[in-house]
Amino acid sequence: MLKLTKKADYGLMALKYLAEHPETPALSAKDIADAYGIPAQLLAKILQRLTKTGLLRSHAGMNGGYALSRDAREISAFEVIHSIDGPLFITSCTKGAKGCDLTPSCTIKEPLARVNETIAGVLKSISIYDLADRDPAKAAEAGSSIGQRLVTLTL
Amino acid sequence: MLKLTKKADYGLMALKYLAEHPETPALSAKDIADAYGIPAQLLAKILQRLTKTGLLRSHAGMNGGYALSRDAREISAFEVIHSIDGPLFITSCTKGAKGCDLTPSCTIKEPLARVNETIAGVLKSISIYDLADRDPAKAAEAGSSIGQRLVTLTL
DNA sequence: TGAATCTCCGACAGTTTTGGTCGTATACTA
DNA sequence: TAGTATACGACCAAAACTGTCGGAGATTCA
Repeated sequence: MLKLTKKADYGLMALKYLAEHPETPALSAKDIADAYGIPAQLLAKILQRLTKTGLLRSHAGMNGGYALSRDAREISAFEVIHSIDGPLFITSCTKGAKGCDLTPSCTIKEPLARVNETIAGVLKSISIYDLADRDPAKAAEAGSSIGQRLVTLTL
Repeated sequence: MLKLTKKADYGLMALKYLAEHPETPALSAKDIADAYGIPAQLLAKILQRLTKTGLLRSHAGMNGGYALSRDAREISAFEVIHSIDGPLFITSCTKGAKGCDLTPSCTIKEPLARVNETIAGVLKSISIYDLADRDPAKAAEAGSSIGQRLVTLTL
């Protein structure tokens, strides 16, 4: 459990793919879908949502497609997941107007909310650039890369 | 998304409740369910699973019920969630024998696996004791309490 | 102009996961 | 032996997730 949806996975994969091809002006949903063997129409819908939230820029017509709207370093995994799967709450009772229906019940939520923020923080600290396919040896040596990064968080 | 199930929530609530009543030898599923207004039979099933994984000790018969098998400080939120919801994978493709079906597709999984470990680490660092209802003022001053804890993790 | 390519968008069906119930068997106490 | 409580499996309903279909609008190129 506590896993993210396939849609979010696909979204991350697509953005990663775009980050790896900065030279091309735009890639169609089908191009990316074919590269990973995922359903093209489904990916299209995901990319559309990412466009609506401003992470991608779309261009209709021939030779159209999608491109990152910012540098890959400036797009966090958190933004992608949030765009696709919606707000990220670890507590199952989404704190609406009044919190839980059962008034005094969710005394757990308070501490878990901090966990939630921590996880969000971790996700925010990872950019699409970090996911992109640089070869592992290089990734290991690079200071800014994953694998060397130290996260310090107050819980 | 990325939220834990109600069952896991219920489980945490129940353990928290037990941690808050260390004087009583055992509490029945119904007692706890009533306290929080959650379905008794469902909670019973959850507690049974927690018993099977060794987090609780059960006692049938009159004045029976459930009790923590260890000190609340020794039970992590991670154990509870893992017992109820199963293995905790952020990647939607549960890495079975060969990983994804789409062979080269999940180059994302590798970095995300680290995120996964980080989250697990955070969850492991929180005990049922931390969730238990000590009054907020005290909790704020206590050194061992949540709110003051520093988590340092390599990503 | 018109054809081809591609994004855009809503609706909808199939499947899986969750949440919750029911019934019964079993264990323990008084 | 009556009453209370766990143990366990089958079952059902509701929700979420995944994926598909069909059509409308934009853009480019011939």
